Amino acid sequence: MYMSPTPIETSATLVPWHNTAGRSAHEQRLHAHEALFCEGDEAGFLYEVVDGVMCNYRILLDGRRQIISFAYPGDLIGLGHTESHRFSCEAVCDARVRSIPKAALLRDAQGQAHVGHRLLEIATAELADMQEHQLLLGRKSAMEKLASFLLMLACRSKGEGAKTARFNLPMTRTDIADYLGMTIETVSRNLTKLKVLGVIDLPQTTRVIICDMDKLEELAEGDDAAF
Amino acid sequence: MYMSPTPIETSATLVPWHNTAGRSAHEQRLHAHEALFCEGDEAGFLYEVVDGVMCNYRILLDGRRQIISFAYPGDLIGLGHTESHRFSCEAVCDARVRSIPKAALLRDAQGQAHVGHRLLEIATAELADMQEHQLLLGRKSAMEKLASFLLMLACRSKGEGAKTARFNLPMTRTDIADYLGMTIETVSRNLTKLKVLGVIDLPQTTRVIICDMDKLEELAEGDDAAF
DNA sequence: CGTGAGGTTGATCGCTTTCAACGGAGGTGG
DNA sequence: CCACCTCCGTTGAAAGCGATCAACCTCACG
Repeated sequence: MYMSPTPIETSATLVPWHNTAGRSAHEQRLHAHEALFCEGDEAGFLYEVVDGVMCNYRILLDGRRQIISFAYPGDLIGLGHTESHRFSCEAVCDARVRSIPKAALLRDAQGQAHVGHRLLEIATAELADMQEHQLLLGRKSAMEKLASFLLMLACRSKGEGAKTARFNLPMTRTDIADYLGMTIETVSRNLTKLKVLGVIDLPQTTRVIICDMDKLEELAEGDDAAF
Repeated sequence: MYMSPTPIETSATLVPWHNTAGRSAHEQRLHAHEALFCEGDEAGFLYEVVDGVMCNYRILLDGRRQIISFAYPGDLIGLGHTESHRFSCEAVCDARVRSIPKAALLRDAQGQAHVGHRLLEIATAELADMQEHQLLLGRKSAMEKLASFLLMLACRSKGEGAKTARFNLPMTRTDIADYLGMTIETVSRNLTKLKVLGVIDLPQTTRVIICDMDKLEELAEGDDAAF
């Protein structure tokens, strides 16, 4: 059974069209690994993650998969689409999403400047994340990738409560591997290595405790004096 | 000496704020390898490439570099920035850019809906390109990366004149390597391999002729029956 | 003609992948 | 209740692809 991940941030104020009129944004439940939409599907809606974690990915003919991004509660999925979706999207664990009619949203964006502005803001934030991800995919070693990934998750879960960095990994090793552009075996080996080094602890396979944040940051940036 | 690349597409209608009032967008000339701005610089302007090719990149502490994207005439640089630039930008070859005050543009976006809409359109197109690029970086082999890259350039230079795919490579092997997440040696070896296979011809190091487009497409998608 | 930057090619190394076996957790059915 | 099965994760051994190190080439330019 997949654990429902702790909500990372409240989405209360993030998406301004929540309250717009009585346009009842329809909510949808997905089980772990269930698809929300596939590459090529007609793209009539955008989606806001309400609970759980989703992932956007692209696949090659032979099945190789690259996860573009994980979407946490409050995140918006589907921007950047034309009439058809340019990537696939599925639930990493049990999740809930709210669907938003695209046409209506774009109409709002034309009429209400702040909605358009907010959309642009979201799109550019996504661009920034993807730039970081490209640097990771193209130029970092396996250990650097993994350390960067853990830091990202730790950062996302800030404010989860205690200041000590503890968080769940809602995604499988396969998901992590497909996000970082490596294999599950390499993910597993390097997690073990981090554990042996005392940088992290893994009480369960889905639970991470960061013991030495400084060292993890060094490892993420390639200060290879670390090991 | 770097050859000035043939303009890929006219920018006449692409960017709507050309003509907005007498706000004289300042034009700027850059020599090959000259920086337009660096990561961390204050971001007061966006830039439209007028001529030549620019590249956006990020670097790690130890100098490893990942080129995020190449910007051709008509392309807009600098979206997705907050107060400071999140990446560096420099000229691949001699180039001309037009700087656009960011504050004014955003003001326009608030006032004129079509400007905001166009900006969002540009941002989402960029997102789509980056998704493709991530798939390439994370999951493709060296040969697949290179074949995909050549196809992209061929596609960009469509309408350059003849329908035969011939185009210049304004960027050095180092630039190509840093865009594809590999080394210059591997780029060079695989270009040679493509030449030997009769898929492409390289009359000069900066000039590419695609001889067998079908095979190149197979190679780009990993139909590895090809070699 | 000398020089230096960019490009190619060869030889070797090593990190990551691949192939394979094993272990644990959860679910199901006898 | 336990045997069994499947999925997921870990670990080991071997292979391979791309990186690294190094030499050489080409060409533009002073």
